[in-house]
Amino acid sequence: MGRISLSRQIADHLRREIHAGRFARTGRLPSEVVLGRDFQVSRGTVREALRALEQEGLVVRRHGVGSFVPRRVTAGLERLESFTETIRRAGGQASDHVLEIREVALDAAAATALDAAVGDRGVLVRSLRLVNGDPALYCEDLLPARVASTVEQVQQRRERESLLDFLRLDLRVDVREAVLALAAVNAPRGVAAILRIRPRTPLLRLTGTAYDASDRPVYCTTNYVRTDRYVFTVARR
Amino acid sequence: MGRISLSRQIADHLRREIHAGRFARTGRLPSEVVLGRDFQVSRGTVREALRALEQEGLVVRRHGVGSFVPRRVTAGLERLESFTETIRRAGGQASDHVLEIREVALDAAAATALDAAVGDRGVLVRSLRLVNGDPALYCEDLLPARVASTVEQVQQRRERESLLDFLRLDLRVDVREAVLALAAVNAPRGVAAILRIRPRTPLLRLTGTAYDASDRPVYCTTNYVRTDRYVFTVARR
DNA sequence: CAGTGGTCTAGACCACACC
DNA sequence: GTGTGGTCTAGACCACTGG
Repeated sequence: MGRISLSRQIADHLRREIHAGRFARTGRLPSEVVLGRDFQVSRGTVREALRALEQEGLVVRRHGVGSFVPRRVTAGLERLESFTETIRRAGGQASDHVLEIREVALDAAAATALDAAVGDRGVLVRSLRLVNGDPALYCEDLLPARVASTVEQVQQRRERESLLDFLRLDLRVDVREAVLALAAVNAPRGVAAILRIRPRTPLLRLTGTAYDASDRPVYCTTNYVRTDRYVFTVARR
Repeated sequence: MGRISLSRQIADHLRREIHAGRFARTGRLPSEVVLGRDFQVSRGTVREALRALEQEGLVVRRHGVGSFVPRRVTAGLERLESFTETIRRAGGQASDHVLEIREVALDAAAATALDAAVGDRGVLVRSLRLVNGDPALYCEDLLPARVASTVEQVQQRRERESLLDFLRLDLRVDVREAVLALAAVNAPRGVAAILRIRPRTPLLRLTGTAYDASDRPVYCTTNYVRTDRYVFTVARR
């Protein structure tokens, strides 16, 4: 089962060292040959590890020069991780609160997004995220019956910091990709109350669907973000 | 100089085939071994090509199963390409119009973003993008003197479809990464007029900076998007 | 079971940046 | 020139999926 590849182990090791500030002074990592010698692996394996770190944005490689820890580590919306994680990575203090879990019937939009039929059952999770103690993001996640058929099954979500954690740890469902659409909207009345703002204040709305390895929809989501409280970024590469 | 690697040639070849619908029926690509035989290269080289395509979101690989063209090809804001390209990729008809090119002095925000001093000279490019014939995005790009010191140098931008094209083709500057911050704002008066909306209509504002391979800022940008006209997406992986 | 992608090796040569 | 990362090879074994 869970054997961890050499390259993964090396990447994990380097990631810890980077976070511990091991290369902070010059930002320079040892050369691939040296790393291979140190870890007693072939150069290809070292390169695989560096590739992973590069993709995370934790390392940049420069041909003929070396591998470096960039001064500015960026990780934003393009990373498939919980908003709580993203916010913390950016240096914010974040917490997650589930407001409600209930069964619903899928409307047309949800049915389309989830590859299901209108009227099919689903479980809705409404949650609120605080950034530095203030309401910053209101979220509605909708799970189709194929993923979770009863409200009881989803109660464990309350113990987790995000739907992604709940899916991975409790339901053993791995999300491979999610696609979000960005819109600027005036705050709907109910959302405004939850986020403690006046109605019609502009909010960033993120709507989308998450998919598993087989490209089946796992959940769809709608998020309203107070961009005066927290600013999401997107790294383009 | 511009030698093209085998893996790159193979990736380009497969990309063309994919776009031509070559694998459309089943979505399945030949196995790595078969591709290696067909192209007369080692399996590692094939894998390098597939890795590139996977990163573009054009191919997904499933352990023990095969490589496939996903039914839903997503490419959004996370891709470093011009908005014109992104919009066209999503099936929209897009065009680009430069409104003005002029010299300016950097204010504090721009100076910080561009790693320059307040009051340093820069060249501002104001442009408008139409989607399906309607104004959808207003953009202000600001180049520091290090990249372009005179307005004349930037005139060629008018002949290109995007600042990114102009930089790459005319100034030979390659952008490696850009980071955008997302905000929902009420349309400022001037922007509202350009985008033909009432002031205080909510707009998506994208602000950020682009960097070259050495992590030097190449330009900073502010964009206002009518999300009723065009909806950007972000793929999270 | 057969076939697929995932990992790993050891070695070679090339392209690039910097001194 | 020296040292770096980039590409490529040929071969091996492992892990996963599906019939």
